[in-house]
Amino acid sequence: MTIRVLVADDQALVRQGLAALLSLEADIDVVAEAADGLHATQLVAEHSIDVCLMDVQMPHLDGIAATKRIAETNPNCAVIIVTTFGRTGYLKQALAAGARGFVVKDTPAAQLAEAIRKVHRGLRVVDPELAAASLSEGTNPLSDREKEVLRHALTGDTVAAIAHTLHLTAGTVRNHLSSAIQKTGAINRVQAARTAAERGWL
Amino acid sequence: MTIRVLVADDQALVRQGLAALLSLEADIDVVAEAADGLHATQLVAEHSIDVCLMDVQMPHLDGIAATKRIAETNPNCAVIIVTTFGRTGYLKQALAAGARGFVVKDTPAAQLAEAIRKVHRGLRVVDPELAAASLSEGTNPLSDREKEVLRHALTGDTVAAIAHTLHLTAGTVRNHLSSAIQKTGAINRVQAARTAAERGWL
DNA sequence: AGCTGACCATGACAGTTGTCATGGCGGGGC
DNA sequence: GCCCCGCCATGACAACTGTCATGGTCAGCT
Repeated sequence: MTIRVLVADDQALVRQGLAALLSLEADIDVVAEAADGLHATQLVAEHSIDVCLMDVQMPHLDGIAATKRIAETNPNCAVIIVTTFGRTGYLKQALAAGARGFVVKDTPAAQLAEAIRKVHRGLRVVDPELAAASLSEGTNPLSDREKEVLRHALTGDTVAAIAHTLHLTAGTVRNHLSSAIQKTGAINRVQAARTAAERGWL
Repeated sequence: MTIRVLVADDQALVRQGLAALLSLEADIDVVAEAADGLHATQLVAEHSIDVCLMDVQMPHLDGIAATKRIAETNPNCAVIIVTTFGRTGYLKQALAAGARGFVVKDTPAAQLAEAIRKVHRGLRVVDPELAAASLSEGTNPLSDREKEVLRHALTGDTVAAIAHTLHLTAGTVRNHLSSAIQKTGAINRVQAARTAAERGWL
């Protein structure tokens, strides 16, 4: 009775490295690999996967979206998000999408194997540091429009450009930006967009 | 006669994954691991390393600086930069620092092993796609000061704040920013900082 | 010595941005 | 029904930003 695992990561070296690492564990069997989220969702169904290790940043379908799809179609498969950055925003989105585990790539291999066993037993595994940071941040105070204008602000667009693409008046965009700046405690649209992005508010 | 390899990467899973992957090769022996650049430079000297796999983003001493130090003190050790992003700027800096190879984490494991063997034989190994992209981008047109102010602009600091931390006048900072905006072909400090960062000009 | 280029600075100007007061519109909750 | 909130809009104001002209210092090069 080995645990059937799928590794999904767009970087070949990381993907194969994780697979090689897990193959050292007697009770874990890496039966498939995927380089993008879409492929991962297919392989989960085909290979009756028990646990899926999922990177966040992937082409075609990102890890969060892929997790949501798997949670809907294959609830028997537990998804563990394995990500580079300890973004609390990713954590919230991942759990909302139905992920059963969340670890950063900085954790030692032994802990990853243990996490796989735990989620397979039905437990949840979340990096404790990240969980604490997530709690201290509170919930997203931004309205939909504010998120939208902040996303554009992130790319360095001017007010006029944002207003044009969103079919709004320049003044309205400025108002949304202003309130977003207040809510994030920033002094700039740039800093507002940065902190909002860090906290996963976008 | 096996090749003695050191793996330096701050993310434990990636580091151990690479080690596990390379241990499958008969002629390659991973004899040490480092979580930061400083430790890597020490281990290279202690373990008479043949080839060092080096990540770019690391605490204490980044991969580029560590490469430079190793190239000076242990010229017998070949350094291969293994990085996530195909930033052409990193490539140039790495080669200037004395790296003998440059591969992205998207390359398959077999190619990585082959790259290790090649640099051990004295050859250079550079991702061909990246080399081409690097040539098409041209050289960094930014002066030192312009890079500096752009780095601060990236975080959303105001002109006054940048001027204060750099012990300059606000007008001077504006001038540097303005010329940086011209050189990058942007319309904003934000867009200028973004494109400069993408091309590895910072 | 003369030239060039990076660097620093000042002052002036137009344009953009952040803030505020004010108001209209629509949906949800008490 | 009334109130609150998100959304959209306008106008005005102060502050900030990007550009330009000008001029100074200093190092390197011919």
